[in-house]
Amino acid sequence: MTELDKSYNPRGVEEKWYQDAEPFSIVIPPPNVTGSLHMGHALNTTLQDILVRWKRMAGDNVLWVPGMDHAGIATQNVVERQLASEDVDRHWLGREAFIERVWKWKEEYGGRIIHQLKRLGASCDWSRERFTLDSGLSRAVIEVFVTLYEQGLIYRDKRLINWCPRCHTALSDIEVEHEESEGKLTYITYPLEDGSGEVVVATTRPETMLGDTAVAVHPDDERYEGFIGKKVALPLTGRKIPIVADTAVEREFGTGAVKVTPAHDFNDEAIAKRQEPPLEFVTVIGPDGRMTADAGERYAGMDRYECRKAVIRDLKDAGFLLKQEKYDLSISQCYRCKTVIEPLSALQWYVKVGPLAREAIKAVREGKIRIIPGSWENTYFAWMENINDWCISRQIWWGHRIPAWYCNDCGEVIVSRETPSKCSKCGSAVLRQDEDVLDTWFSSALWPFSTLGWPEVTQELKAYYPTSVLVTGFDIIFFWVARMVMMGIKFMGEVPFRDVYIHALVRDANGQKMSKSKGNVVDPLIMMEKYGTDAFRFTLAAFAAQGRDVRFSEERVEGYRHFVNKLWNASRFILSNAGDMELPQNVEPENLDIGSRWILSRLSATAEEVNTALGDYRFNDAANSVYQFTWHELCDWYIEMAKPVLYGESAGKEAVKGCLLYVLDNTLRLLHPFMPYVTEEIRQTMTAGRKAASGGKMAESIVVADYPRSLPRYGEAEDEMAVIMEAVTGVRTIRGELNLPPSIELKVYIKILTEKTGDILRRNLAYLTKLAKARIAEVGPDVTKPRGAATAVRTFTEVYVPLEGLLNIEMEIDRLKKEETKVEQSIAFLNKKLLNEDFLKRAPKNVVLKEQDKYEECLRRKERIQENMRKLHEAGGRK
RNA sequence: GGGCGGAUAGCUCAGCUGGGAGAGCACAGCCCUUACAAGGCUGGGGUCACAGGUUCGAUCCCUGUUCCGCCUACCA
Repeated sequence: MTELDKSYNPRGVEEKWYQDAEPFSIVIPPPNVTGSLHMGHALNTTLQDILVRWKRMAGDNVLWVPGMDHAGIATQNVVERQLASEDVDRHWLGREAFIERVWKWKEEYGGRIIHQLKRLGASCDWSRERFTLDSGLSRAVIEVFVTLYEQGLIYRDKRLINWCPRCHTALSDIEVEHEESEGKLTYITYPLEDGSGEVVVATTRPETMLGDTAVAVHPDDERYEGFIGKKVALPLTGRKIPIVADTAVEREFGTGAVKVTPAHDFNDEAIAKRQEPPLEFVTVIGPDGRMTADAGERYAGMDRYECRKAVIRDLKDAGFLLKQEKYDLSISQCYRCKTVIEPLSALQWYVKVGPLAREAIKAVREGKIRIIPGSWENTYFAWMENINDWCISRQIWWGHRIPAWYCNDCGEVIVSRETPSKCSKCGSAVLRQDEDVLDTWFSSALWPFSTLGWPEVTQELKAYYPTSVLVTGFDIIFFWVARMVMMGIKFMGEVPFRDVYIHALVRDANGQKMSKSKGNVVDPLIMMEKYGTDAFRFTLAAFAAQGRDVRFSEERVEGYRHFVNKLWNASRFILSNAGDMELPQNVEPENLDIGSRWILSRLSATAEEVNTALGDYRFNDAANSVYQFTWHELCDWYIEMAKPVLYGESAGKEAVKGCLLYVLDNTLRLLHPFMPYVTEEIRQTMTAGRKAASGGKMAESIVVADYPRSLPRYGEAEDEMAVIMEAVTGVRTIRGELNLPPSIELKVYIKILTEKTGDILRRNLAYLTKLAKARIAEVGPDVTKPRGAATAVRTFTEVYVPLEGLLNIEMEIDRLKKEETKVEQSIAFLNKKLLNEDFLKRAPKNVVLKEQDKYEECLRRKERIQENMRKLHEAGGRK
């Protein structure tokens, strides 16, 4: 360790540690405070954590802000259910006591998901945990609301809204889910009041006829010529309502006549407002989903579905029911409780989103935000371009209360950052605050800057805004992503993130969406319990191919648990054989044998692949690449090659030990973002009580160790290894195909095609012997095939294994025949290609050359196979 | 009604800018070789949904068809 300077120089130190580092920041999609970790969270968190750990190790200045969302409706529902079990109603408790109760609930159960995220290994900056109802974030909410109001971008209006009769609140358009369902189309006869005829209307909601205030037909519909302007007598009520014209009516649908219920249908509301004078609104269904007094004495107080039955019965009895037919329709339901939505007319607060959306579209079009995979851009644009104003008021108690007050005396509306003491217009002190709270998503829209301290201009805001990437699922593109973009641009003057990485939805093994009602939910906690967090995380990463949903399969997790175990055992082996040595910070390739140079070269290639893949958000490619390297290169080949060296006393032993340690260390670091626990555990063991060789700085935790970058490649080592591997697999194939147990030591003759090949093999005879479990009797260009020998014809070599008496000549000939057939197929294929003049003329030169080489190689190979078969025949003949 | 995505080995899925298709699991055979049987070695297995088109050449690009899945929409 070098000594400290005589005096502390903050400037130099701070620059070194901070300013040189690129900032890399992520804000977590805040899970609902009511939430419990599900597969979506697990995937989302794992991917973010991989990026964060990777960037941190790469030396960036990393910030990952965690937190939770207060989840207005969802949380209120949970606590109300709890109250219900105690036979208590929130209204009985009162607003203040109820909110207090929710906070208490939050303290008790709200932290659950945070613990679960930690268990998953999420390396957030936990000291910066935020909650959307924190005082700081609440201040941001008020600031935004008031500013938008002052600029005319927030207003209040009475119109039809989506009302959930169970949650008892208005919802925005996107909080309504549409589900296909089988229903009925009911045809009802409306007689003209003068008795001169009748009009038949069709409806899926017969009960709403009680609130009809018109019948609409298309103005050009000949069937209804002369009807427009007349009146019909509304059955069951006797009310007289007009027949009006509106071009929105589809002549082809039903009878071409539509009953109009302005107070309970969005289309009808539009028709009503277009009429001159506008049609009357008769509200027959109340906020509780029950019929109102205006529905008539007979129906008042009935549940809307009960009423539907009653109306149908009554219509039938009175002779107005013409027919009912099956009809598929989509019903709207509340995204929180699945109750069927009731359109109701109410006074609500809205955000005028048009101008904000235009900027948000521009930001993506101009490339200030990248959406990955790019296919989601269309979805984003389509929604933004057709966006309606956002209803932001909710008739619940848990949330940010709307900062608006109403004067009792003059009715003035006061929107203010602070609680006003008197009316700004008439001076009255009798003010009452709006009862409503804001949509939860209003506060989450501010998350990327509210969590960094806005509206204060903090250091964090300056350093980390805009954030680097937002990692999220497509299901909240509209709820969250789009709105963050709008608010970020509006209030920060800058987009909230540079990249948006949209990951897949985790489905069950059959491709079904996981849901409690279907009972197909896989619990991440159980997966972690059964297979370990590392295996689970690795599975998620390996599954995370772009643009595709994940069909989760438990077998895959099991497979990766094996991988973790493999890594563990490989480490155990290396540490038990080389653990007495200090961990090298680098290795000198000059002193190393071919296997070591080869594995270094492969390590380097792998590091490059992993870094590139992660940079492109190709998590699966990164995971597969490091998996392939660890198992099939490090374990299958290098460790096996190292064994004879480790067990012997050759001059190169120390170098190989160093290389093993070095490669293991790098492998652990490569794997760490994917498998934080096992890599940390192993590396702690490696470094415990030891200093790095050469006195370099050694990170105490792998979390802050350097991430491997691409290092030099050794092409010649990779080429030479190819020759060795070819010879080894040649012997193994013979052994395998002839079912010869490893206990039989084989004697092997290798014919080489070039002297260079021979040189490589002769220098590495020890490896061949060990890896092929064979005695290499002879290597040379003129090696003749012993009688009764099995053969493997390879690219650089021919491998002969004499099997006196053991060899079934017929079987061996069959084997070679099979190979010959394969080569012949290749020859035919290549021949056809090379005889094609167009190919020769138009294909790129290098492609043609490559094909020609392949062709010649095949020809040679075929000859060699045939030569070997001839010899076998001779041997067989003599026998 | 619009839009998007998928169809590749028995199963779950890769395959980046077109140059004879890969992995894991499963399957078959031989092995308890002192890191690992949660392992090693070897092997079998695919008209890349179908039909056209572009191209010297198509799993990949274009068009259409079929079958799935999703998003979105105010046809009562």
